[in-house]
This record gives sequence, C-alpha cells and structure tokens, in this order.
Amino acid sequence: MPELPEVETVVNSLKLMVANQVFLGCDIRWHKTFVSAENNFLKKKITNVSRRGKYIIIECEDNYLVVHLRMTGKLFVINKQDLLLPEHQKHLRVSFELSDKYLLFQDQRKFGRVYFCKDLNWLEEKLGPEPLLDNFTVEDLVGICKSARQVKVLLLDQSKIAGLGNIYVDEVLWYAGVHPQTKAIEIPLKKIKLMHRGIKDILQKAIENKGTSFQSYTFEGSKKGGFVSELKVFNRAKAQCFKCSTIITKTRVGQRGTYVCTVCQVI
DNA sequence: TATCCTGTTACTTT
DNA sequence: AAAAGTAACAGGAT
Repeated sequence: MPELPEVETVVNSLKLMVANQVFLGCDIRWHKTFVSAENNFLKKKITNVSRRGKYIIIECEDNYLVVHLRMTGKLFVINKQDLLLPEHQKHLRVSFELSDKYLLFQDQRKFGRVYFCKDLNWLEEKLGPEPLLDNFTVEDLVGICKSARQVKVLLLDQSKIAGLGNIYVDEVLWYAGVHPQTKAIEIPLKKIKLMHRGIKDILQKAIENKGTSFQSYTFEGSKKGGFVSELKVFNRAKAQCFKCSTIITKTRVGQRGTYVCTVCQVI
C-alpha cells in the first residue's frame, strides 16, 4: 500500500498528535515486527516525526524509532481508553504507550518493520535522493537513467530514487509517455524531463489528496486517501486511456502488475 | 475448494 | 549489472 505520499500523510497526522509525548511502555505482540535488539527509547520524549523515502522516522531525543509499513502496515494514535476496542486489537503487532495516548502498529501481512537505532546513516546508505526536494534535478534523473535496466524496475529501486512504488511509477510513466519496459539509457532527454516533472507533480498532488487508498491503506486508523479518483492508468485495465481512448492493458514488468497504454507509451 | 492476486523489500541464483 | 526466482504473510477475488 504505502508509497511516498501515503507515508507523508501518516507522518503529517502523527506529528501533531505525538509531539512531546513520552514513551512509557512497549508491547510487542508479533516478535518479528520489532527488529532491533536495543529498545531503550522508554522514558524518552518524541521530539519530531519525519520521513525518508517510505520510512517513518520518530525522533526521540537523540535516538530514532524507524517504521516501514511495507504492504499493509498502519501506524496511528488512539486515546488510552480505546486500546481494547476490537478494531484496534485486530492485526495489532506493536503498541507503544505514550503519555496520554497509544501509538499502534497494525499489520495484517506482517511484512512491516519497526527499528530502534541511534543514527540514520544506514538509511542514507541504502536510499537514493528525495524526489520532492528542490535539489533533485533533471540532471539527477538523467544520471539515474544511465542504465540498461527497464525504466520501471529502475524507478522502483529505492537506492536509485526514494519513495516511488508500483502505483506512482505507472502514473509517472504514463504521464511522460514512456513504456515501462524501455531501457532507461534509451529514453530521450525530452522524456526524462517529462518524467522529472511527473514525479514532482504527481507525488505532490497525491499528498494533497492524502494518498491513494485501495485495500488496506488508511491514516489515522481508518481515513482513506482520495487520489484513487485521480489515477490515470494504475488499476484501470480495460478502461479507456484519457489521452487517446485506447484500452489500458495490464502486463507484468519486473514481476509487478503494470498498467500501460500501448499507444501513448511506446518503447 | 483451489488458485491467483496484492500498494514492499531482501536475499539467492542465473 | 541485470534479470529472475523465492520468501516473508494474510485474505479477498475468481
């Protein structure tokens, strides 16, 4: 479910609710979810919540709690008296007791992870640039595209560019008129510029709509993002292309379901 | 009932 | 370097 815009939405809502709250307790219900050996964040105050790629970073004084939602993770805050409600206990993997709230991590498929760490170097080492920062330029994208890999697979590689997932890569490539199986090195500069524009604009618009909710993604427990109605190709198999009316087809690229207009997006 | 599908990532093999 | 396969999981759709 969650790509950059969804993670950003979760971070924005969390920020307001957990600022200055202190970690009082931690209840790990599914052992594999909490990866780190250390966990001495108890008694520490939450000083900031931010995002790097698809990772949520909860800063507590000089330490960090890092959360990756993977496919079905949900991270949200509830009032203390609501902990035992069935909808909160369902798929609950970790609960953190805060000063006057609970921070819950639910995860149906158990792929999500929570890390405790003393620095973020390991994240910086594995993640490419943040696409929404002004310092992510067309030249950066040109550099990334100096590769013979299929462009969709390349854009999904978090070490090349951070935050894009299956939905937004398909949207960007449709916007730019690039077929997902094009070898990146063969994409003309003109289209790389369009991809760059698409990455910035589509992610930004998705954030404004609080993300794309298909099956499981929600924020603040159960609120849904509204970007589904703005999608141009993703999940539109057998529907008409908004540019040329051709029927959108679904294929597989890099083992991922991929939506494409074979007329607008040529290799 | 059985099989296939899913918005992620890490690891191994080819 | 790139591609392909597998694995981690649960549950909805076909």
